[in-house]
Amino acid sequence: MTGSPDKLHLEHFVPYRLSVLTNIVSMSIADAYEREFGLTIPQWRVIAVLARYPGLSAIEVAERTAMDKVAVSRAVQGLLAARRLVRSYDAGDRRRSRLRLSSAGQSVYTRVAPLALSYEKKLLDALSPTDRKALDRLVGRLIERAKRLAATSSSL
Amino acid sequence: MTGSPDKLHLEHFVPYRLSVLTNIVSMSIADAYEREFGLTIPQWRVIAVLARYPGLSAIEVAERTAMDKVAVSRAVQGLLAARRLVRSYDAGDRRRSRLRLSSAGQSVYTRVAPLALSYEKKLLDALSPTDRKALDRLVGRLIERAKRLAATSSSL
DNA sequence: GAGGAATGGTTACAATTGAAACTATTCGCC
DNA sequence: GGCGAATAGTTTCAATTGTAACCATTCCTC
Repeated sequence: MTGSPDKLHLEHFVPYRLSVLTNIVSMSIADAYEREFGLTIPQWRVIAVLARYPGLSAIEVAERTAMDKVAVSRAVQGLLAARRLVRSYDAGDRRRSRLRLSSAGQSVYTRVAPLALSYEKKLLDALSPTDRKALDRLVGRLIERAKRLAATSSSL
Repeated sequence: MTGSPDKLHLEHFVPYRLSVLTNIVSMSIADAYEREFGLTIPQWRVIAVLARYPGLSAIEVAERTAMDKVAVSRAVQGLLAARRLVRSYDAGDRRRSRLRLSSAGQSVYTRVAPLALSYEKKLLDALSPTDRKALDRLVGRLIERAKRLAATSSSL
């Protein structure tokens, strides 16, 4: 058993454990991307999503990366400065930007993506194929549930 | 299936999903603790661990909460200012502090802990008992694995 | 027992992040 | 077609966090 059910032990508290796991993983990845490509994680997310969906606006990028629009704005600024992105504006609605990878940005993507997948693979090597599928399913359910709890008012 | 295996889709990338999940969960909890008790998450962690292990030093708290010593120092400062903690110094080694909850701190703990457990319960309601056990096991394995990858040099 | 390395903890400063206010453009509708 | 509300995105300022430098004390060892 994992511990007495009604007392709170930090080391068995699921939100704590998720936070610990995510911190280790994110820091490993962030270090590697920064070191190898001068990319922050927000920038990497923007690149990843634009590689797949070229021409998105900043807000659409935000929706697909779970970032807020300020974070996207800053990531985009950095990527524009590094000439890894090109920005135009929508003809019909000049508030909306249209973001695409420059060829330099494409090149970054084709080099980072395998690295990202390789890290994920190494991490998931700790699990059997069955467990990997289970993880995917469980995390999916928890995300849905956590969203609903956060939406349903006070979430206590 | 979850998507083509060799291409990178952010929405199926495990580190990304973990980050999304942890962010939602942490924000919900942080909001509730702040609103109800004026507690930050680091402060809450310090309280939780001292409730169980009274008399720890700051560094020992850091080890048990996965926080660095600066974060602990700041959380402790806040808790001392709120008179939720009392600090003495080790007789044999006057560098080491000995931290304990004050009675106000105890009282905060006895009120926060059920709230924390209730949130965890609501979250895990999304899963069957079998799935809950599986989650615990999978997260444990991934933490171990992520630690080893981070330790084994460049972690790419 | 004196000097240097190590440890516990805090402080100071820089970088990141978050929230709110702001600009520009478009939409709704009278 | 003009005016207020809404939307896209940026900027600003404050709060949080991370890193490094910094005391104080203790340990090691000569």
